[in-house]
Amino acid sequence: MKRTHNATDIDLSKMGETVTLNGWVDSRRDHGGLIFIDLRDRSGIIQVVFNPELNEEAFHLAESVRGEYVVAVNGEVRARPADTENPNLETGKMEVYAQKMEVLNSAKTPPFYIENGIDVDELLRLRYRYLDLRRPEMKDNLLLRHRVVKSIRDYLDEQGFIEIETPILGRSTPEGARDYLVPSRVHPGEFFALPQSPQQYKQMLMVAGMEKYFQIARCFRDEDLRADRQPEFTQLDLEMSFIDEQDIIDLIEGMMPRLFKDGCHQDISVPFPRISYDEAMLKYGSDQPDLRFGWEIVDITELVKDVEFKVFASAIAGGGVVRALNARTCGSFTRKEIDDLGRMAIDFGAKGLAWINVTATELKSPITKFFSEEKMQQILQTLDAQPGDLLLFGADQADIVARVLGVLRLNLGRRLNLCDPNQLAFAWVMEFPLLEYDTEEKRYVAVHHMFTSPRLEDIPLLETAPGQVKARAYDLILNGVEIGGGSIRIHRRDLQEKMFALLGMSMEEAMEKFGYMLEAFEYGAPPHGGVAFGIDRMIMLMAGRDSIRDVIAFPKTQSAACPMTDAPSTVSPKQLRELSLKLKDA
RNA sequence: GGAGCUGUGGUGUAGCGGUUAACAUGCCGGCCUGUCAAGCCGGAGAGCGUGGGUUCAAAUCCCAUCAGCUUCGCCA
Repeated sequence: MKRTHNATDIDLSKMGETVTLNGWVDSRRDHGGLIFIDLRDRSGIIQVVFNPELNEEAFHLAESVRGEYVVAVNGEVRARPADTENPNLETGKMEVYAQKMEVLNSAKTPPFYIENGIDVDELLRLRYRYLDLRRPEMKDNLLLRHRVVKSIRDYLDEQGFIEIETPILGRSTPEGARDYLVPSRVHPGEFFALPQSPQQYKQMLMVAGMEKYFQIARCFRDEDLRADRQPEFTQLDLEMSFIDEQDIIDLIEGMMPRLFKDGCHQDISVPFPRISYDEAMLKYGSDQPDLRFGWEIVDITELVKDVEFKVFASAIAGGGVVRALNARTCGSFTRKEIDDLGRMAIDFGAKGLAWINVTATELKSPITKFFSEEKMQQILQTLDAQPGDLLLFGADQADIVARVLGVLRLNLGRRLNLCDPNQLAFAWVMEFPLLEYDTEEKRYVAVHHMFTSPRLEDIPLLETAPGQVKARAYDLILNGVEIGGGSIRIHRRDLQEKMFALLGMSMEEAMEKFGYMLEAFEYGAPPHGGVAFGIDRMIMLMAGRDSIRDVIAFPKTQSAACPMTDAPSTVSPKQLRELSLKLKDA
């Protein structure tokens, strides 16, 4: 029996019609003389009633089916009798009175419940992912994802972008993440690398005159996994010619409201606030701050530069800073809780954590004795300390203090539920440094990537003070998560060469790895720039999930394996021979 | 590479030196014509991730190992 309707097509307008439904038995309630089956298909659930007085054969068949049996049901759409409506069901006012049923396939009892909100070992869910995805919340995540991706394509098409596929088999490049490698059969000893991003290809497309390109691109990085990191993930990758930062920002601020409308029916307002990298690091201790709550970190280096407290004094003498975070209402913390914060600070690189507990009558703290009454008052005033607040101090090199207080701010903010899960706090982070000095490698490395253009007025600084050069880069953050980032690129050979040199690359190496790009820049490369968004993370936030695994159909476990297919796997000796590969202990 | 948490019937948990290894749910059978987490009655189903060790005695303690998750490093 072929389907005529989906489950949720059944509404008052279909009253009296005879319909045929195909789907799965979601649940069966056998009352002896009357059987109810909740029939589930992709659209949702509808109740089917089996009454022996209507059709005995169908009734007896209904006695034999079990959960997840695949069935076809034919019957009449009726309104449910008074007082038997189910307000929890979209189709709860209606039911189908079965005249015929066919079992299309039987099913074993599933290893876990096919329903929302289950608390089952994720390994089991991944092993039986095809069952996990039957659960409405997981199915809805994939539908949400589909709507968003379609929305992206529609919007960018309207804006004159063309979607172009770039190779999955590319070449390995230095810097950045570890590559996934694919051995070449016809070039023994040589390997392709799966792309970490289509960066170089899309720049070549700009040289090729495509002007506006985008791609829903699969990217690969062979690094350790996290809740928001998979070895393969999807980016919206786009690039435009003849543009500057503002054009990219306008484009994205035009797109995001549509995506969130189509994806999760939420309205967001644009333009998004902008914050400089320096300000973000100072006030929030992070370049991707969660802006759903205030709690700004305050620099008090000047204020305390001549106090006798050794910890502060030596930090300042060593070129460091002293900063403070007013953890509002945390004055109620026990000594143990404060000690735990101290441990966390040490985990993130601090030497310790100074604190002052502000009560209505006194200041409880191991450090107040080092401050004069007057100085203490100035500090309290600067931090707007109120009774019940807990003041946390970091004294060290600026990057360490920022990181430590940033981690404490975020941890306490989340713990105190200051982050409204329904709020969407977007912001652009701008004016990133172009380079940072890597003390281990003893050289500068690109903060964004090596194709990012320096700010034009900073180009002279490349020779004298590379660390001070700002990049024409921008990140879009949402609730403390970086969801996208991009830059205006270098499009001139001389500047790109200078960049390679600054990164410690010899001319020979640059030519070997990026010669084609330098050459391309000599054939009329237009000024260009672009941006890339982590689709998985964005969908995760829209779906209100904590892990991107919940918005990816077939994700990998933390050890980068697939429990369903059992990939990766060994291969036959013949395959290895063809690839000229030999295993270490084979 | 490091740290932490978890691993007990199909599933979720309890038990934390001596128990016939408990409970819920699911499953199987019976009864039941308006349920929707249906109800009532009955039944089957695990030797406690794996391997060592301590002990008269180990699911319980110790060591190792594997797996999952979280996280630091790492992820331009």
